[in-house]
Amino acid sequence: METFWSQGYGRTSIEDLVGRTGVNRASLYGVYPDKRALFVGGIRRYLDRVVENNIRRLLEVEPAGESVRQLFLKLVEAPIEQLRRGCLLTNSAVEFGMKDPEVAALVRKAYRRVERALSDRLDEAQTAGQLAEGVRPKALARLLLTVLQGVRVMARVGTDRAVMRDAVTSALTAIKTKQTGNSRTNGRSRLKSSDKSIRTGRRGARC
Amino acid sequence: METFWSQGYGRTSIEDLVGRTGVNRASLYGVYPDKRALFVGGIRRYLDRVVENNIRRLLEVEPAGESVRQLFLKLVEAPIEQLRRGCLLTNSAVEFGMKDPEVAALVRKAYRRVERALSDRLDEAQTAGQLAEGVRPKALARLLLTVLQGVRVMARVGTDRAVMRDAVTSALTAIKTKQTGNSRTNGRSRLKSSDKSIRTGRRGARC
DNA sequence: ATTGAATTGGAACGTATGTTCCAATTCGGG
DNA sequence: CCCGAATTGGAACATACGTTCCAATTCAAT
Repeated sequence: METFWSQGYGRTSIEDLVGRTGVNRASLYGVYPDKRALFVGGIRRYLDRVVENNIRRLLEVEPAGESVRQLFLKLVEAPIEQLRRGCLLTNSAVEFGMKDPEVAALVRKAYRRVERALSDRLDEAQTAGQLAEGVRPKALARLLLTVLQGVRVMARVGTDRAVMRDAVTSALTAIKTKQTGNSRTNGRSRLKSSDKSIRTGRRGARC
Repeated sequence: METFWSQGYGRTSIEDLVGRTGVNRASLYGVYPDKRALFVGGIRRYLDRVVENNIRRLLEVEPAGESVRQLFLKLVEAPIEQLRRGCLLTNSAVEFGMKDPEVAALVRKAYRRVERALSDRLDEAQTAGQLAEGVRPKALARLLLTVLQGVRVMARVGTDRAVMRDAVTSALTAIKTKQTGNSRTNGRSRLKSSDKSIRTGRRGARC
């Protein structure tokens, strides 16, 4: 998972995997029939570990609106190495497209999972009056899912953080903040020195 | 450009380029020193043709708000083959990351160009009263740029159109429609049978 | 300690691919 | 028509890589 995540499928050789895992070639081939199976295994692991871990984090924070907001704000404030690495799902989606139906299906499944998790929390937020009027939670969840992919792509080529910050805060405008009633505080400098949780060493949000 | 666009750099062999262009290997190497230079040439061509073409289209439509809106609505209604192909810049951003600084710089340059074009039109829209209150045109432009990348990624693995449609219409809520004052028409079925221009055979929006 | 199974290091094979070289051929202007 | 230049087809080379095979070694349970 780690190696495919960092280098992609095409740029990862069996030798790379042998070096990273410390397991011999023959032994690898004893468990997985070929390189592709290894890769699919890596994606599966990514779903179970990374994606589920982030969804867990999404469920921890209260209130619901804040949990969604913080997940995305932390995403763009993650350390550069992490941002450059991108998301294994995003990278795989682009690298394989529909050439590998199984990989494509796994990626779509992950998308549905994330959309659903976001949508559920946004439902909560709506009933708690934390969403702007006329906002459909599902539609907003889909916007956020899309923004997540977009940030992942742009971060990979070293796009300035300010760009992604603006994108994310724009996408979040429909979620009311605790303090302000979400009037015309357009998020430019809200997190300049406040919100210390962003500065902690904990891992930023991933796919 | 076409071949790299469809297959990516890694999956494109010199022989593929010979076949597609009808130019002999030796002749190709007579003009470009190596495969990478060919690829950079392809990206340059993409910038000049595809990107500039879409920006031109963005400037044609009036009023400004509608031009932005239509560009993105047409994007998600493009034929599947086009959506699956994705955008050469998005694909390259993911495939190369920062491993090739020149490619990364070209992609970032394209991002700035698109952001600027969108931002300028949204400025117009704002002075014409077509934007919701408190919206910063630049921040919205950056959101739309990010959504563009995100849609490109998701479309590649065959994500349902409805998902991307919701994402785009959510991102566009800050732009008021001509007819309605952008009240609670949350865009679910606005383009079911209206807006015939979407149904025309003209090429949908690209990067 | 013994033994059967698992793991290892390395050779080997086939293939794909980027790149170079070259002789033969084609092309276009004088 | 001629001739220099450009283009072509193909051979050739080096390399990287996925995959298989095998003998030697290590491991773990009896």
